[in-house]
Amino acid sequence: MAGVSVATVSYVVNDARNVRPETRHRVLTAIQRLGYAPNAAARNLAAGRSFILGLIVSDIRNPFFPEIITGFQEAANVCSMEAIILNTNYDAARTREAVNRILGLQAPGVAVMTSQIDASVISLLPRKRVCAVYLDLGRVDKYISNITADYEGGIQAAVDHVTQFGHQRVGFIGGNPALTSAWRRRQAFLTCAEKAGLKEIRAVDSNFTVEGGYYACSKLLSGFDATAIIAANDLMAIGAMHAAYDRNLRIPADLSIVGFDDITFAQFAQPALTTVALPRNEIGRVAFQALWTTITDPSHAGSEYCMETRLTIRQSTGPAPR
Amino acid sequence: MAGVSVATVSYVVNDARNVRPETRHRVLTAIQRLGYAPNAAARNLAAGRSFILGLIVSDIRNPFFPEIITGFQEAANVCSMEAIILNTNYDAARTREAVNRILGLQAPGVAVMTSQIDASVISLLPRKRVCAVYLDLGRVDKYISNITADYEGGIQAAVDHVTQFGHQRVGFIGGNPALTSAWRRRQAFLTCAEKAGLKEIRAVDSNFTVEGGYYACSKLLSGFDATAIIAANDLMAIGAMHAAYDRNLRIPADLSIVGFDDITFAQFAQPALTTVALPRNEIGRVAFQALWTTITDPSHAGSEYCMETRLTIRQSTGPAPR
DNA sequence: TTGAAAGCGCTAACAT
DNA sequence: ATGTTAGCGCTTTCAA
Repeated sequence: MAGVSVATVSYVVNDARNVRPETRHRVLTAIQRLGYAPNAAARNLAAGRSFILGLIVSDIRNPFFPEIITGFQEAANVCSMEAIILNTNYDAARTREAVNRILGLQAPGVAVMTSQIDASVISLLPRKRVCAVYLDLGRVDKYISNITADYEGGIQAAVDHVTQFGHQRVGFIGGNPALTSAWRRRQAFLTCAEKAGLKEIRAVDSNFTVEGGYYACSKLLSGFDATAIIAANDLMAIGAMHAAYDRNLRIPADLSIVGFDDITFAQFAQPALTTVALPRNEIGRVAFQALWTTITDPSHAGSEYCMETRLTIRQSTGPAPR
Repeated sequence: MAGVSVATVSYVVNDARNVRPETRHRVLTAIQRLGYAPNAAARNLAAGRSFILGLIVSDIRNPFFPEIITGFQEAANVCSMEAIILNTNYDAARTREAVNRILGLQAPGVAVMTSQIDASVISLLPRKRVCAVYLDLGRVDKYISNITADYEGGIQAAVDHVTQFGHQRVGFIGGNPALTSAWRRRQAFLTCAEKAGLKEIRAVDSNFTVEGGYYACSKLLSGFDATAIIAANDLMAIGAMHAAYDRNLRIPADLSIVGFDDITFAQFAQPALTTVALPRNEIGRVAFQALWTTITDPSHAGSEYCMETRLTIRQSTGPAPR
């Protein structure tokens, strides 16, 4: 060995205390020579907290999430932290399990990017002194941060956009109105549409899935001759697109579709859709920052973050027919 | 507490020893009541191995991977293991970092689902007694398993499919031929096309991205009047679709596109594409199984697994024009 | 500036 | 069938 105590090695590795340069050097070379890699488990055990953060998502196969995950992981790695991803499959019971696993890992923090979570689980985390950051869950407290999005601005942009193209009969496909985020988008649409003085509007609520978008669009188009449709998320926009195809509507000649909130799909759905983008990798980064801030400074109370939205205009939005 | 020793709790949790049903029940309820979650760090430390497996992927935003990840995680969770996902961003240097982090976590195994890895890193893993499973890297050894896909079968199905629709001028968009998996697909295409007696074929190599598909398709269509195109992966198929749109070709009226190897895109790209599907969640499951087998039975040498492919026929494949 | 030593919460061998 | 107990490899307090 380097002829020093384990304690000294610990101090060198974590540079947590003044160590004589020469001693430090002896330790460092010994580490090199022996190919020593600190045992993460032992470190965690002794330190009482791990270097792993939890990242709970609804479904990694939903392209909404990989972007967030990427942003989160990249930010985490910069701070020598790991992220462990947990899928809930839109199931609150699985969210609970996920939280349990996170607790078991002694993770100092968790980002909860799903709405399917019980209040009891939300309150469990701070009790166990685990920092948490939520997406659109609207509460900020000790150990709890929240990220919200400027849905109103995004919807405004979407409405402005179709209005500019002369559309007057505009449909809106919303998500489950029980979710704050869906409700806010729906309300924003109604408000903006009124302000814009649109001739005719109709809103249908659905469930944020491709199938839901298909269904809602079909419903919307029967008896309502919309020339443009704004979907509250991208999956539903895709579904709406399929429904339009199946009714032999050309996009955008007969019907323009604006999908709210994705950027991932842009490249796939193109050229059929115009999108309002939430910068998702930013969400991931911000989520990590929120955790990092509260973890490193326990006196910190938790914060509210607001993400801007951004309209991605595509040539494919068409003028209103007729 | 439940009035039992810590050891008994351990035995119950791991059911590693016979425990009287009544005792077990007492322990279980106490666990419930206290919301006890085992400390992973302590377990790892005591057991000498961690319960975290590494899962290295090229890019989680590529829809190829989330499916694999899901399958892997679900299989892992059944065995009370966690999976930690590491993104390489198609960069061998980052793969090396990822492996290092895995080593630090004392992970007993790692699934490497990217081709961007140096030979030195591959050989490092078994030296550190970490099991590994690769995708299409073609070597099987102690601690090393390999998963390969029946590309030949898939390409055969794709060629048969377009042939059945009367297509005689068929283009092929391949990936980087330096990759075994891309090479095999390309070769299979050439072989099958010849066997099928197609009038005219042309193959262009590209790089497995949407942009690459766009580029390759454009190149393919200039001076070659293909009526069907087979793309070696889905991203390139999407790119090809865009290129076709931009040349005012209707799909499938003017050009049919068969995308090799995805199922995720089916729902998005529909109705434009026919796909040959690799069951990706199966890949994830198999990858976990491969690791689990070698981890739980160290005498086991590592195995070769072969995934079947499956053609997903969509009404959208059109007959050959003219 | 460094060392000694007491745990961290489990597992697994040994004892009962 | 269950309890006792010695570590696992670190961190961290306290002493030197």
